[in-house]
Amino acid sequence: MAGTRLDPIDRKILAELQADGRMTNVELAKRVGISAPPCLRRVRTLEEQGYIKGYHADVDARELGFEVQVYAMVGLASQAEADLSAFEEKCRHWPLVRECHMLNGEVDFILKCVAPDLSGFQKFLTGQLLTTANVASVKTSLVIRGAKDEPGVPFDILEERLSTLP
Amino acid sequence: MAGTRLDPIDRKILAELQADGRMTNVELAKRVGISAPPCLRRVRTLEEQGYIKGYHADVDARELGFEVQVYAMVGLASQAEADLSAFEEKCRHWPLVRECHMLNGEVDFILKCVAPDLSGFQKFLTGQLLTTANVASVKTSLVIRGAKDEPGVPFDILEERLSTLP
DNA sequence: AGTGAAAGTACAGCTGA
DNA sequence: TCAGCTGTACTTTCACT
Repeated sequence: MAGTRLDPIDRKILAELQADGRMTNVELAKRVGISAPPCLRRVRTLEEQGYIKGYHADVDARELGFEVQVYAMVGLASQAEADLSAFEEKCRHWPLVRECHMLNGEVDFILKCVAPDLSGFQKFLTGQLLTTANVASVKTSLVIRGAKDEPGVPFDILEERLSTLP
Repeated sequence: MAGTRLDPIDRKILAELQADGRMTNVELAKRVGISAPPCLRRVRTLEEQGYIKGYHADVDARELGFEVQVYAMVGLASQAEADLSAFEEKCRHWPLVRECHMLNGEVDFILKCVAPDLSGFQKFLTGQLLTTANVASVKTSLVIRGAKDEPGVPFDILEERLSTLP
């Protein structure tokens, strides 16, 4: 898995599909410089090996009525593994929580939440998050405006690194 | 644009393409209950109107050698609009910064960064971010582990809301 | 290379204001 | 009536063996 290193063509495929996940296979093949059939085999292999975890349309949250984005920093009373896992499981079941990451430092978790409006978020905050067992502190920050939101990884950095240490 | 409301089929299309952005049009048409040609026309319209902003393959950052994810909370010395914009523009040019959002509250911006390793991030932190004009404070938190990372919005919540207030 | 399926186009019928 | 959306039929392009 981790031993199966990728060649430059595989990395190009990943970079192209990260930029446009709905590109046809022939277009992709043209861009990476091989013919279509082997290109398709490579894509399937990358999917099976987990380098590609899925494909998603990027929908406009605001246009769909989710006007509010909030980051919530959560501190727990107990950081025992069972308690951490229990909180993570809660987050997986809350639809308004789109991301949940465990952090080092002062807070234990950062949550990225969306909501239709402020009152919708407040309802979630006071009715769900703050009433959850073991939640000791929650600090929320509203997103005033988004300046950059690029999914995935910077492939140019990856290529730079690989060219310096082969 | 905002006036052009979506019907239930459009919302179903968005939900399906958010879940699987590489689904074929005929499969999509089958799932939303119409035939392929009008389905394709709807997809094109949704793209043109900006409801769909793009399609992206979800690549595994760790497998590709980006072992480190970091949230950086940035405070600026001046919050004048020109200074805020200048900082946002910087972020757009830094490949390691994948997301940049302006927040209310104590900090001005939250940055989601990826890096190949800790030293790679430290190099960015000390060499780029901390030396940027107007940056007053930076607090970083390493992502220990990810518990949830769902792109987009929860369509089930959207349908709930629309069914209660038509 | 070749087959079967999907994407995309043109046109005609249906439905609701 | 007319606008808008739908489905059928057809051509081109693509996926897959």
